[in-house]
Amino acid sequence: MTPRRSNAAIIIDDVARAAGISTATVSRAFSRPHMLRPETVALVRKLADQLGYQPNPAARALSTGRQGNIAIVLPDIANPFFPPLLRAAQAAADAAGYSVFLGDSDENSTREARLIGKLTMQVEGFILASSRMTNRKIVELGERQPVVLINRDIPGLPRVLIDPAKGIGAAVEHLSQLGHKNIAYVSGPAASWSNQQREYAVEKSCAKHKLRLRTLPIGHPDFESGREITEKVLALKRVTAVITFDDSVAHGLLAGLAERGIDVPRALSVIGCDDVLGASTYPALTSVSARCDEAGRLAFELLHKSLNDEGGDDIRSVLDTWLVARGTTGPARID
Amino acid sequence: MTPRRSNAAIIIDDVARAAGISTATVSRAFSRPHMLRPETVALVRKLADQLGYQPNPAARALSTGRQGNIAIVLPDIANPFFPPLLRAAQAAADAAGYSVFLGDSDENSTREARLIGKLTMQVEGFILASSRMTNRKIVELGERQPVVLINRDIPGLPRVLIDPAKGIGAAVEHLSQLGHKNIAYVSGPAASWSNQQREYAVEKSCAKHKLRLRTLPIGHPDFESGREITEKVLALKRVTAVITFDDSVAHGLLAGLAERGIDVPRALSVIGCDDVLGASTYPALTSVSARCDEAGRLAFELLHKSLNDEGGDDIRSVLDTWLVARGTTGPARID
DNA sequence: GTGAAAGCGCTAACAC
DNA sequence: GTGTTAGCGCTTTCAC
Repeated sequence: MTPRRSNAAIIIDDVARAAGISTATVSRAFSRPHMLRPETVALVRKLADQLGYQPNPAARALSTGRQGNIAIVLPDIANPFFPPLLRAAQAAADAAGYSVFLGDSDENSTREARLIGKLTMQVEGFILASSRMTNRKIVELGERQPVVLINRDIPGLPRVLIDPAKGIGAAVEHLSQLGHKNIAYVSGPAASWSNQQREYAVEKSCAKHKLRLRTLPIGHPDFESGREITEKVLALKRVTAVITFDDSVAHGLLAGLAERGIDVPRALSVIGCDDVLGASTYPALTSVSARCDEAGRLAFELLHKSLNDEGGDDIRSVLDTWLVARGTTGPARID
Repeated sequence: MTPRRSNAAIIIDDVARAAGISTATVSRAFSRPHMLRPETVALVRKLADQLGYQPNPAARALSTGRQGNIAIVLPDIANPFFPPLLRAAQAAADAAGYSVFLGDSDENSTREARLIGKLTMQVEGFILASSRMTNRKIVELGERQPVVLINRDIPGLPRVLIDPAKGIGAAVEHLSQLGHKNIAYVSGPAASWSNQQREYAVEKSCAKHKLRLRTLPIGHPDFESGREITEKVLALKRVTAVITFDDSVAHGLLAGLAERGIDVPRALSVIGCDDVLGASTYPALTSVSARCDEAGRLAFELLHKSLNDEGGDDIRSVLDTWLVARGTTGPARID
């Protein structure tokens, strides 16, 4: 055994000795202060500060089985949907005293599983955002450790879902009121739960408002694909408005249209989803807004409850969406 | 003491017992396999797999003092400059067997210090990207633990710097060749190392090419500020081209110009910095490009070396920048 | 090449 | 309210 106590590293014994008390008392001063006389706590705290003592989390974890850590795993941190979510989740975790591990699975379920495996023993629970793993794998994980899902609907696991129904309903109604009769939906990855929800919501709303709907599939949902789909969108002769799977696609489409000199919204209205671009496009993008930061915050809250055995039931927390009308939507052109 | 060994949780003893050997051997099979007979290693590995054994990192950390974790701390994960950097750093760390903690300081040096304090004992080292802490604090931290800086130039600490000189030099030359004589620089936060470098580079290049330079300060560098600065930019009568602190500001400026019907690049050329928007604006933004992902990867590499005592000298790794000319720059208008 | 045993720093019974 | 003490699961000297 190497005694690594050489440089720095103040430990509990140092504080105990300095205070002339036992290590147990020092320990309690940190974890259960209410058990001690206030003066004792104060003394310990003072000395600890003075010496620069900080409880060793590894030792604490070993003894208690609680690490004070959680992990957030997501497919691609560079996708603008995730940073706000991650930011909120990490802030909430921090406020609750947890530190957070980040795992970027790079859109790969194998990598995702590996990452999770590597982190399991160091965390009390996981937040899985848009997981790429199979339901089976996720359920298995959930049996071993607290898990909260974001945008994945598996009964039995606490989950936060962003429900596009209202926002898309409002979008379609907005278009309908502007006189649009023929619209298109540029869809995202078939495997994506979010895309399934969005596509379904568009269909339902169009039926309700008696609009004719065309659907255009896209590969990887990003700016480039959005730009590339422009021709196909324009080929849909009577279509006067487009709703896209997400903002990146809408953004790409806007660029494609601008390159061709197509006036938005005069010639074509465009609506995005996620509202992560804010007003940063020109014209500013009308989008179905979702509080993705709220999703992150909520996910942590659910996890926190799970960690304190307050999980209990089958929690399915649904976040609403709404329409933010900006500059890319206008009256239907008259052919 | 509560024996929490009830459910699951295979530990080293289980494997040792199953193999009919000592825990020491099992331990070595994982950390020093070359010390053992190959057959022994194979046996242990097989059994461990079978039982689903995974060494407990906390116990290991307690015993060895190495946690296999690092932390990346940054001011705002929602700033588009950071996700690619974070992504690359985390990927590199993962490949080297490290797990990564994420700390978002929310642009606040106090929070940053608190986060770091909470993480210190759980990590072997830190990557501080665009730290908001004082040099003194950072140096102090560096004395206790391996630290690598990104975009912060403190002698004695390993650091990765994105040097805007070449890129901005090329940008100014590009403008000069297009016939621009009067240009403006919309500057970022005075406290930002990056802004200092960029401003200096613009000044120097303008002197070289005999261009007249005006500087416009901005508050928080983001889209909104960029849009708000539009009037002031237009008030600079003879100015025909603008370089902005970063892409967000450029993006906002483009929006502000478009709202006023100012044609880019015919009436005004615009160049951003960081190139994080890709070709996603319209017109596509000419920008000074920097491999921020490379900065993340490199930072981890330096940290990794530090962790293995190969840090040695005063490492100052400088990344070059270059110009990506797209659609927002063109010949100077003739007044 | 392998085992026995002493810790790593902390917490939690259990006494007092 | 506070101290004593036995671990938490792992690694690492020493022996052999």
